[in-house]
Amino acid sequence: MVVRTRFAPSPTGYMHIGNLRTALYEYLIAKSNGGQFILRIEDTDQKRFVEGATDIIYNTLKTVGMNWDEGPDIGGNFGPYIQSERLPLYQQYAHKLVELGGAHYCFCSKNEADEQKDEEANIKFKDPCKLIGLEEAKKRVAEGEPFVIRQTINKKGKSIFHDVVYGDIEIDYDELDEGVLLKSDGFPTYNFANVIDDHLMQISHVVRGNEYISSTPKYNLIYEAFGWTPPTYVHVAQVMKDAQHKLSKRNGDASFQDLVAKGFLPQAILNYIALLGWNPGTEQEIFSLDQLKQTFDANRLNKSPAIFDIAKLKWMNGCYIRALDFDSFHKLACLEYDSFLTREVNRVALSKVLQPRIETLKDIAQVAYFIEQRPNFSEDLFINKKMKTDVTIARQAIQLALPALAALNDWSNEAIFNCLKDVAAQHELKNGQVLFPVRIALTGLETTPGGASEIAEVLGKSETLSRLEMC
RNA sequence: GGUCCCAUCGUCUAAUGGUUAGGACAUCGCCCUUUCACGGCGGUAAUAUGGGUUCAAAUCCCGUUGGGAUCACCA
Repeated sequence: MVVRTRFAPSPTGYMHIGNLRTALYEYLIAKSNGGQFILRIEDTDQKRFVEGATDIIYNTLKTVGMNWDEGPDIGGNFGPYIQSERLPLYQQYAHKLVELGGAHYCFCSKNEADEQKDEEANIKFKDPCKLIGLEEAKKRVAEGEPFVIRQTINKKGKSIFHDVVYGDIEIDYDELDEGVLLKSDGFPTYNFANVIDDHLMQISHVVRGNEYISSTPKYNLIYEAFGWTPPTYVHVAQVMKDAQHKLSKRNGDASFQDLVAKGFLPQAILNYIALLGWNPGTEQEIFSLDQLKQTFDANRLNKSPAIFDIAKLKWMNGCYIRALDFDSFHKLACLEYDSFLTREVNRVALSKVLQPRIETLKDIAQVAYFIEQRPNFSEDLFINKKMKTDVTIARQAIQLALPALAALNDWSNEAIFNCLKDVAAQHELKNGQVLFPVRIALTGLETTPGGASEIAEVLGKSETLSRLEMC
């Protein structure tokens, strides 16, 4: 059997981390089995449609390398891949389902239905329209009376279905709602469009959040009425912000785009979310998308929700930054430099110093801003017990270093370092008694990326000398 | 409230009846070192709870507690 999975987001404006993870699992299930990954846009709710949202979906999948085999932009044998372009199909199947006894016409207003319901008291809407004969109902429809098509649930007893991650799940048919399948505006609801499309597009594995577990029996009833075989279900646990709340944009939690804007690398984000609720069974944690394809096994998906831990993402992002070849890192770093550096500095030397020290790209401006402008600092900074320096020694060391550096022609880290060491040796000072004060004088900071000689190399000779003179 | 689901260090997780309950992040300490970081070494830290079943339970069963989901003409 060919494995076919689909990512079916609704275009509401951003790429939620949980959705991206679902897409990843769908992609991996397909690709680890030599199958196809399909992109379908679920835009049956016109009220929620956001302009440009589909581009965000396309761009996100592309930047992380999850290429789809069929989709709105590239077509395929099962199109169209945008639900709003499939309306006649849903209508046709909805009416057919009525004929098959799996649904019925309903002429009640939404208010009438709402009034009957009471969640607390567990009272469900009992649709009076079920009692209308099919011929009469069809006549009213033909006469132009507004209607919806509701699912008909007459079965008693328990529905049982199997889920790859949760195992067998039993739900009583009495718990099921006779929900609207086709709205009065002629659009299908998710509950209906999903089933029709998954069947028509020959989706073999349906991966979705576990909030759909309780409505899965309803979908199976539709498959059953049509005589279709339901797909393999893979319900995945939620991605949480903390123990109580799930991660959501509405709570101000980061979307994929937000994380990228915060300086995280797309591949690191993908790697991190792959591990939120799944593990390979080995101790490997760093995975490229290709490696995930090799390793992924849906049976190792976790049942319990996972809290999104930005601290671990940061660590992983640091790993990815350090693993970048230097040129790639330098290119990314230069984009950051442009945002705050007007001064001409040795950017290559700066990138060398920064690459092993930062966790996100946005750390760069934070940690290197002193290059643009040295902060005002107290001379107490010169006092350091371990380095055996105080203000007097520091000033003396700087005065000694100044002419030596001024005479230096080779402005490389190594040459500067040796020069300063020589200064120390010649005046019977410890290395730290020269290097430490020079670093402070150059940066005005207690901690810096790199030591005195590295920073001097970055700043360049004239700026180095002028910062030392100002002390 | 009905129903369904979940429960191992602070966090992500491993251990599918027999382990000194393992790893990673975070945290703490040490080493390396021109500060910081990287790297290396080590420490603290978990089976929610009560009953069973079994020679043996994190693991199987039941209860309790805690949490989540669902009960839309949203997906």
